[in-house]
Amino acid sequence: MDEAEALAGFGAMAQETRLRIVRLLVMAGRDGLPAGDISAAMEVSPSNASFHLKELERAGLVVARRESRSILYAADFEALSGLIRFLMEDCCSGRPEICAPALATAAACCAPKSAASAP
Amino acid sequence: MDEAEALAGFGAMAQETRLRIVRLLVMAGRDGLPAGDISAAMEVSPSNASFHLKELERAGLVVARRESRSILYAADFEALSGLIRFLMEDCCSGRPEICAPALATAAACCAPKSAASAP
DNA sequence: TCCATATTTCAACAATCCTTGAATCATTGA
DNA sequence: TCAATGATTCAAGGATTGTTGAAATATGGA
Repeated sequence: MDEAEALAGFGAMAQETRLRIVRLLVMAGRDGLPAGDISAAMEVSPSNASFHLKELERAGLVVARRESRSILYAADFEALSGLIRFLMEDCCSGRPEICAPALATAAACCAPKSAASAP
Repeated sequence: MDEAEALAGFGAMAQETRLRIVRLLVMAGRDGLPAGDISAAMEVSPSNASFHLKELERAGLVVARRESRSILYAADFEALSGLIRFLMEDCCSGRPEICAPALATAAACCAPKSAASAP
């Protein structure tokens, strides 16, 4: 993840509807959701949802695929992960006080698969 | 960190000059840097730097203090940390595959267990 | 084929954001 | 007090972004 990608990523997350769409899609998992369901859940017009979904796609945060009549959008988990990593690598820069608290959050929400080192 | 703060934070980071200022200030540490030095380092006019610094301040990512004739800007490490945490809590939502890689990054740059004392 | 469904595209307009340079404010030292 | 320094504010303009509704495209079934 280079600076340009990170800028696009932050820009995509800096809009209420889009931030909420990302959250919805993360919860929806790898299968994603049809554009219509997203538009309904966000309570915005299909055309507005389409605009923001395209923006998220352009930023590389979601991917689209057609399935019959629907177009399914799914979060790109790698890209989201990359965005977090960019923020950490960049902002850490020898300053553990920034990402140490984030580490605690991660530990609380993600159970490390391999080494279950619970406190 | 609520949604509104996160939106402001992402918005602030979604601009090249501001993203670079944040990086510079993180590296500069808690003492921060005078506006003039920042403007010179970014190679933008003092007025332009001032505009972006104010934007970063409004988003809560940096803090300003006057010291003699200079105004020193410093990164707000807690806010940056909060932004990472928001991204993780929000985007993790039961999906370790997102923040597990980020955990690895953090582990590489921050001492995992000991919450770090400044060198 | 024709129709209904699911979604996107487009143009027009509104709103917001960025840049620029001139004017202004605050602080210090002579 | 005056001049110099460091920084901010402001207005104007251009550029980008978001919203809307109507029209267009793609798909599947009768």
